Amino acid sequence: MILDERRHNILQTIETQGFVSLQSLVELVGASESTIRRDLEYLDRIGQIRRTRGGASFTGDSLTGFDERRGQATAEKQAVARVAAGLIQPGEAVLLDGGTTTLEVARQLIGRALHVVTNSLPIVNLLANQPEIELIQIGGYLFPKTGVALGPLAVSALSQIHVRRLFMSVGGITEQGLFNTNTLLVETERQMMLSAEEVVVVTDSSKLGHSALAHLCPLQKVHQLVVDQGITDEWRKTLEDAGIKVLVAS
Amino acid sequence: MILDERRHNILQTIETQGFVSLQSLVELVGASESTIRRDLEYLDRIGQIRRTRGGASFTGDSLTGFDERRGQATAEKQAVARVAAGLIQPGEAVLLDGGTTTLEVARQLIGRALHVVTNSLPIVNLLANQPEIELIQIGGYLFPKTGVALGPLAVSALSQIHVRRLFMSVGGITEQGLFNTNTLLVETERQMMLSAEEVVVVTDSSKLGHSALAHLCPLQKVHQLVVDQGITDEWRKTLEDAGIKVLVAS
DNA sequence: GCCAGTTTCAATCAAAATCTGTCAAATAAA
DNA sequence: TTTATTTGACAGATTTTGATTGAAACTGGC
Repeated sequence: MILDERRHNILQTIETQGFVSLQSLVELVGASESTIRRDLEYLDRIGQIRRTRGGASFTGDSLTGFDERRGQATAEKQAVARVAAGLIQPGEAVLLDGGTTTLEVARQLIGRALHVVTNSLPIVNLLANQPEIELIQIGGYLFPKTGVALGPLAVSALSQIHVRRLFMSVGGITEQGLFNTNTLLVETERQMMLSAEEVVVVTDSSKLGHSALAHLCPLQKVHQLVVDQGITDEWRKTLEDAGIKVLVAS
Repeated sequence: MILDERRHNILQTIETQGFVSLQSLVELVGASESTIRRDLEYLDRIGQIRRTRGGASFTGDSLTGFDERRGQATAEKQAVARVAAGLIQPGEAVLLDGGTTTLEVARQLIGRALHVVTNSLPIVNLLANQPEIELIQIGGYLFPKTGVALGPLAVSALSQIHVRRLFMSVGGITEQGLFNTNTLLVETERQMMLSAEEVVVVTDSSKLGHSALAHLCPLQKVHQLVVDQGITDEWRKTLEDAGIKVLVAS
């Protein structure tokens, strides 16, 4: 086994298992501890993995692609995604924002006859060869790391689109409304909201009560919100008072 | 075993196995280490594989399945791509059409500080995480199989773009001009030509003399054409008479 | 808390593997 | 034939590897 192959194997093992011990890697690839340590150090240095005592874990920051980030898709996110996807009627046109939760929603759409519009490169890659799905890609400045298209081109393209539902992710939710991490993103998402009849926010409950850099919109602009069981009764009441229909995924 | 055959075998082994050690290649093809090394060096130089210590690995950037057609990226296409990429000045903004040859051009751009605009999903995937490259994605209806964004949204987005050079692929070239296989594609490419100061067609010589379903434009609209050595003197004269600067890749 | 025992880590070094460059022999082309 | 290209072999430089060592971190009992 050559150097590259070994490192590739190690990386793949870590990506699929989430965590591996140094000892198990020694057995797996048949090299010495020193060599594996050096490989882990290298992979850590280039940001592919995070070293921990006794082994290494996945960082969720793959160099080559954005997709296949199944590891980050927790059971909660998948549950939320299933409920959200259940809202969609056959033949409907939906708009999907970028984000790990919306990526899970997209995964649930495979095999259904739908029109999907998205500015997310991972979602495009996921759905690109699905014959039942008609895929419209929103272009723009491609934001590194996350792989979403943003900026004037995206806004302009979105203004020419009309869909039944938007599935949107957020960076944080407070009584003041929705937040996200980046102003370009917020600008694009505002246009998304204008292009959809109904705005559905998909999120996990950890976002509730946290804000972020850029304010997106007040709560009243949201029609539905799908969230995992972790939501408190208080928050549920706050959201419902703002006119949001809250769906809890179980 | 003759040179070409040996290199072909090596390439095939690497493509199917992903990684291969120098030693195993020595056994496989029955040549000396030196010879295999030289072959690997050559295949690396033309971008078919990546040489690594102890052997070589496949240029592993196939994510979505479109670029399985990479097998079609012949030495001619690579040579053409290298010449085409050589035209680009540092910091320039270039527009890349979809296609296997333009994908090879994109591959040549890795590591250079450029603005790249494209409607091709394979190219976006290839360049998405290259830190030096600022990537603008053109959205639209995502054409299945080839992974290019077309249609009104693409045309509209392109109309807002201005670049120095367009690298365009074609389905066929005759005295009547350029052709492509699909009317949606041709419509989008016409707008691309309007958005660029200079139109560079990249093609292999087999396209000369063949037409296709949809007429794109007359020869006079093209400024430069990069083609492999297979071009005849006749064709060269025809193209130059139409005002095209012909570059032959060797 | 503290300590002893165990595991893991970083640093170092010599051996092994691999690479580069060169050169002459073998082969193909002119 | 002569010339150019390809091939295999070899020497010296470079990189990688595995073993070893002492230091650091963790564990469980007190």
